[in-house]
Amino acid sequence: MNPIERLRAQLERVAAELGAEGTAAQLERPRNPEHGDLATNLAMTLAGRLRRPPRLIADQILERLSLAEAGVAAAEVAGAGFINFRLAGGVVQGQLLHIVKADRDFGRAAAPTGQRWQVEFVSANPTGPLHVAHGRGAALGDAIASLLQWSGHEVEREFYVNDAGVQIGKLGESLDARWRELQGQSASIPDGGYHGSYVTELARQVDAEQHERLASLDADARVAFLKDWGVAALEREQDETLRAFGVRMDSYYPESRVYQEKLVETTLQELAARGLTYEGEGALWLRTTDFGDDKDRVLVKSDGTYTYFAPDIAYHRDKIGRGFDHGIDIWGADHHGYVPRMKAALAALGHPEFLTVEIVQMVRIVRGGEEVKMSKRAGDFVTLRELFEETGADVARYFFLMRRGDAQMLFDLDLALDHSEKNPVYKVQYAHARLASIFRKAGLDPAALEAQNADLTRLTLRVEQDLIKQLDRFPDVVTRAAEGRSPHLVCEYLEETSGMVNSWYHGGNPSRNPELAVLVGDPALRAARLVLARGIQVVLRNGLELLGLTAPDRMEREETA
RNA sequence: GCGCUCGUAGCUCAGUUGGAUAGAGCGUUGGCCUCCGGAGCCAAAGGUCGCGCGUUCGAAUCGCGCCGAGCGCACCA
Repeated sequence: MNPIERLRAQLERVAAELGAEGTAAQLERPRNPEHGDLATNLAMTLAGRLRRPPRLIADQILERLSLAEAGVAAAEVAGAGFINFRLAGGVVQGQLLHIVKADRDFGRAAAPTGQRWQVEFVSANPTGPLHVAHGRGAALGDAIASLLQWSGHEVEREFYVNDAGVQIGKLGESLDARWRELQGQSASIPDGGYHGSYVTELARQVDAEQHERLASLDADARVAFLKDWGVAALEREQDETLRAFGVRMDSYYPESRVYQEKLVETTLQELAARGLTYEGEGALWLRTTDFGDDKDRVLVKSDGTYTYFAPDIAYHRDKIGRGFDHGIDIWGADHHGYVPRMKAALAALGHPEFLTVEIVQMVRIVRGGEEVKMSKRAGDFVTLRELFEETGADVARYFFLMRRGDAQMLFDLDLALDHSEKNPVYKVQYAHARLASIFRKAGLDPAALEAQNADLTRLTLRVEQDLIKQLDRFPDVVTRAAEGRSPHLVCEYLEETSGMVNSWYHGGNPSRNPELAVLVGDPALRAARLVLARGIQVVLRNGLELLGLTAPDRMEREETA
């Protein structure tokens, strides 16, 4: 049990003694250091219930606390009724030992929750390469999945492949048109078809590999063949892009499976059995308005075919059937209007709480103050791959993650390509690499450090203690980020921590302040500071890896002219 | 017209679920430094939290109404 938990337990006991049973005491780390290490607003929240002024209640709470037992050196009532606590010497340093020993588990939930979660993301149609917005969804979905794992849930990452339906047909026809052009015939891309240059490129490839076969097929068979070939090629391309981007899916679920396994039929039967569908104007409707939607939605069109909605419900129903307790979908902003009906459909099936949809907003890329358009002009980015091949996967991922997903973002390409510490990614990675460099200089393996032999009470400097307190916040940040599906909180934390680390590090510049360097002459102090260096490394590495980035031991030096 | 998201420093954005004097990075200005690893360090200036009303001990945060930006409102996918 850490100091926070001990103190919280005491506060809740005292609240009960004062007549407010079942109160959850909030303990926070004040931004302002003058407010101590920990603070609670308990007295203010009890004021209404106990019908006494907050400051009086605060005094009464203080009288009943066993401060020494909780590792608190001093406490005082402040402001409108806050109680501020200052931790005893040695308590803070003790947390450092815990961090180093926990190592890769520091920040991770102590025990599994037993819950199975599924995160569905990217889910691009196999009709073209992944573009930049998919990248943001990929980075976000992957990081959210990791956060849930760190919170103790069992998590599966899934990509839903729309390999059936109209779009795919258009791909086949577009590919066929380009292929015929290659044969010297006149042909044109159909309405709603794909005009991208990648289609021409694919036509060239398939012609090189399968020319005779294509020439021998009649028109319908050829389009069908090109469709299958094109889908397979684009799926492979998307998969390779994601891998290069550092995203590994656990499962690819093809829409065609929904049809093969007759899932739409069984889903419609269940909805009908629940009395939630009706016929009207020649179509079959679902009463989504019973579950909060604006209007009822069509499941089967008057021409007898399914809307997109029907197989999508069937797919989500299947997720529940596969035993997941909770599903998170990462959708692009252009689909946000679709959320109420999907939730309504699942509510109609008896699972109103299953689905959470996270909306990923648009990304605009800016270079030299000018927006880079998503057109095919020279030098502009069209695909995700082009973007991260220029910036590096770590940088692109971090940039996508450092802003809230549900707000539009500007991707500053100049900043992304900057290799100094102005670039937040390098700021964090440099901090990690510097510490590795210290261990190299000392000739030590940081992972083999015997932290328990060091006298950590030697870490008496303000910066050192502030750093330890900062490191100790990490698990809290992870929990908060997981609850809010907000990886950007981890980014902010890492940048803030790295700022402190870099400042601490530079403060110990041997040419100026050798007594502040990690590798000082005093062996005991040196040993203690090495433990701190190790603790920092553990936290930065855990944070970076949680976000899907690497934690390098050395940065590549750029050969600049 | 209706719905969703958003509006915070010159710019890009946070804001611990309603807490104390609203923060960070970049940019700007001033001063150091050339290193246990860099274009680094320290400091300063910079705010009507879009506007108004309300809720309460307390509002950037919650509610209502305006103003503005983006997206969405199919028997398309």
